[in-house]
Amino acid sequence: NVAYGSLIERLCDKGKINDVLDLLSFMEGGPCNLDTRTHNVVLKLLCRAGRTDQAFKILKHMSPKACLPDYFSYNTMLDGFSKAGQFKEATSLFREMVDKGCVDVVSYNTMLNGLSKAGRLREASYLFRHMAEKGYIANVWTYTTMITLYFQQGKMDEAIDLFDEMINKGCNPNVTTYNTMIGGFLLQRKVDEALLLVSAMIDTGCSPDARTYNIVIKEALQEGKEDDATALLSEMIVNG
RNA sequence: ACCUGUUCAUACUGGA
Repeated sequence: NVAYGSLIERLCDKGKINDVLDLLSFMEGGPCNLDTRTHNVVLKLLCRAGRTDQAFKILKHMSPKACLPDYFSYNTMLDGFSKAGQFKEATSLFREMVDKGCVDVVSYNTMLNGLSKAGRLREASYLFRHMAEKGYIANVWTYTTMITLYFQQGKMDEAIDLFDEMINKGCNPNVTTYNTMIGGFLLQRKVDEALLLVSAMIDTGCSPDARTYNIVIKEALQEGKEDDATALLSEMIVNG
């Protein structure tokens, strides 16, 4: 079983969908059952390839067997639907997950991300409030997703409020959060605020990554500040 | 015992 599992995971890594499906149907009803984790990897592979219908069949097929779907399975499927723009399917799956008590903060994050990518601001903020009422604690992914949404909608003040809120609640921003904020500020031409955040992140022990530098350097070049850009570049090299 | 391992976030950059 383990051997089949790792074989399938390897095939998934290489994107060999047809080989994976062949192997799955070959094993169907056989003595060796694949575990939940292996199924989850297959679900993600199919979703990434846009074959959400096929993934969903597998998910439903997992239900009765010893290999029960877990949070990963449902969340993977949920993300597949929402990234494919299949909101009806995503919503009904989400409801099913609620009924089964199989919803966690990742499920909410996934829904929020899907809604925000579709520009559905109102529904996303509703869900964001709703999850708090249900006792699900927003984490750094949740906040970063919402901050991205607000910047996308040009609502910088709301983004800043959320950023402050997460800190007040003891949810520390990570490098992705900072990159989102910095990119958002620069988009709104708030260069000073952006640079302040770069210092702030360093002060709090959050190291900028390559992406941070790329965002800032690109902006410096656009502003015609080549000197600043080169300075940043060498700083980046020094810091690895 | 501990760590890692399958799910969600960044309008950066690159590859075919």
